[in-house]
Amino acid sequence: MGTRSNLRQSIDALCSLGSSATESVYTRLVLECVRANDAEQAARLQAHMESHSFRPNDTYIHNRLLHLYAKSGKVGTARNLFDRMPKRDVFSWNAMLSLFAKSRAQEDLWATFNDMPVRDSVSYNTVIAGFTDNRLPRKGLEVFAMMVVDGFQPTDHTYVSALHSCSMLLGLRQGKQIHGRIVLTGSLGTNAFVWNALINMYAKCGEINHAWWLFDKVPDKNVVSWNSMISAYLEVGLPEKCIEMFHEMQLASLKPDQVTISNVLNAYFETRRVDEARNLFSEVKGMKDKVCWTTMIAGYSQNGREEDALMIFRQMLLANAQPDSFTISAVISACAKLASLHQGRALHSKAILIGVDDNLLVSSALIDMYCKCGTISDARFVFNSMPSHNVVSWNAMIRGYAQNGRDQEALSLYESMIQANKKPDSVTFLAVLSACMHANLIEEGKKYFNSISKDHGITPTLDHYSCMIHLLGRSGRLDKALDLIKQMPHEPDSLIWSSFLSVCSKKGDIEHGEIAAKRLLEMDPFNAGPYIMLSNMYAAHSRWDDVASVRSLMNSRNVKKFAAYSWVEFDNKVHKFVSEDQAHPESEKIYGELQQLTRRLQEVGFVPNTRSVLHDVGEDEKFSSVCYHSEKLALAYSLLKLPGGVPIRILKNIRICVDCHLFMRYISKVIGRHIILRDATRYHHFIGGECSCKDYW
DNA sequence: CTAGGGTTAG
Repeated sequence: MGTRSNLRQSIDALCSLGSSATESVYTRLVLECVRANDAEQAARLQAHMESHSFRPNDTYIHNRLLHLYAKSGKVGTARNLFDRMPKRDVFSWNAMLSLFAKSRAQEDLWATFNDMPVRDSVSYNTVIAGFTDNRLPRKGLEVFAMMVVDGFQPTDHTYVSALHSCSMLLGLRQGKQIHGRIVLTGSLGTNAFVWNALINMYAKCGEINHAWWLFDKVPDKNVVSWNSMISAYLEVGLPEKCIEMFHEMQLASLKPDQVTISNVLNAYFETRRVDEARNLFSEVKGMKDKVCWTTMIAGYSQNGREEDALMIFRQMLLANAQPDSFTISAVISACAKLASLHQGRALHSKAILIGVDDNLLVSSALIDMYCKCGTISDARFVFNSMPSHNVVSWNAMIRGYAQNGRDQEALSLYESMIQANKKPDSVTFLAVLSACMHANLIEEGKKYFNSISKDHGITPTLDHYSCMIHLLGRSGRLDKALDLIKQMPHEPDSLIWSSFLSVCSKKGDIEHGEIAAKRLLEMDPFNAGPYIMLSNMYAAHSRWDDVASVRSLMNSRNVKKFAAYSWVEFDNKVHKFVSEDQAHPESEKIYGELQQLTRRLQEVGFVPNTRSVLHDVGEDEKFSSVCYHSEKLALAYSLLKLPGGVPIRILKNIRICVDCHLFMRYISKVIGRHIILRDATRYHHFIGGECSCKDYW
């Protein structure tokens, strides 16, 4: 800081002098600017020299200025000086290469390299590194080959960048060739950079044992060596080994750095040791960079702790850490999971404020968030505002339409994607097939399903088969659906059998349903879902003995039902309800409102549907348990609290029951409000007595 | 003057 202000004062003094200084004064000041890394003052100094027609012949001074501008990303200033230099040597050209490499101007980098009258090995190294950093590893390796052909001996710098290119390309063969050359030329000495690049290359190419073998041989292991190995284990899915290495590293008296921490945090999150991750995070007080913060946010969010993710983000802002596009997209995706429109909108503003709203990561997260909150028009606005789309943003939008019951829009957007010559992937087809499934478009569904492998060369996944089972089952062809399961190239998993069970239950086909339930219970005897489905099917046919035997099986195995709950968000707060909830402070008012609503609906012909009640109890008891399901309580509370005209958003962790669905349809008509209910599988938009899912969910 | 490790959406 002191150097900087001294520098400014010296240059101020020089400027007020009104005459030129001697060459040695200029040289000294330029070097001071370089030392202080102060391109602003350097530019002032250059201007002063030129305004006094002082043109030092010394290319050295110009080169130092050029490099300083290059390092500070002052493209225009550097280019201007370069163009007017009376003499240029290889250092001047290299400075320009470095400038273009750093400012991601690949075309200029390549053109400059080709224009050079003479090159040295640094020129090649700079270009190879430039291409590698700009994610053009093939070009990097091309220049590496060119360097050898042109008769230059590769240096350690060359090997490091070239190996980095191989890691990006997963080019094990090329990597091994370079390794061979390094050994032959005796370059594998004590330079940790080369060792680490090799470890990294083998690790990225999946050769973890080879990476470990090298790591073991590194003479002076530094933090980066350890980090390379730790991230290698993370990469190949051995988080336990990462944590082990982390402890060993500390035993070897090496201090972990920010990279170590963020890798190890990831390893903790992958092994679901969320609290250990939090403890580690709070221990490393002084050395949290934005990657550490982001890892923590993403880790919480991926482990179902979205509220904590948002809390960490607030702490990050309070700690004055600067969020970037990775951070913002992680926080937005936490909001998406919570379907928290209020906070999601605030984050959208934040993204605009820090200038990352048109980043691909952030925009896709925003589209997803708006879709999950049910505000599809906002999602479409973001989609339309994007300068370019990739497969993830297309998928987010297509899927968002499909999830919100806008099946035709989903399919027509898919057609536009194909028109735009974009390659769909398996996620795209999942969205397309689920649109067909909800719109009951059997022929189209079959057509899209067949095109997955035929036209796009993708093997259909279990998710795709699951959609087809729903489609076939819905048209009553349960035998066809079962045939399809038998023909699959994959072993049917629980998703397949539960899809099949769910269509059987809708069609009341107990025979097929029993097959599915049997398979599911073999796979996971503690999952309550199949027991309940089967039991409901028996109950619908009044087979009470079978209902009782399923229930006693459940009890003997001590299978617990998944707790169902619903929540609503307003005033920046989440209000959560369980079935027959009495815990809310305004419980009495809520029940009063709900009873009044139920009476109004019954007047216009609504009959509570108690079919979905598990066991054979008296009608009164069934009636009350259905009447106070969590989503109904959440609805009553929202009606008490929200002004008219505002859409009501309810979220639920499991699928909505038949009675609640019908209830919501009636309500939307009787009171004329738009109700959006997101359950575990999809979005229900209730408007004027109809639901966007067309009663199929 | 040129080089290494970490966050990557649906």
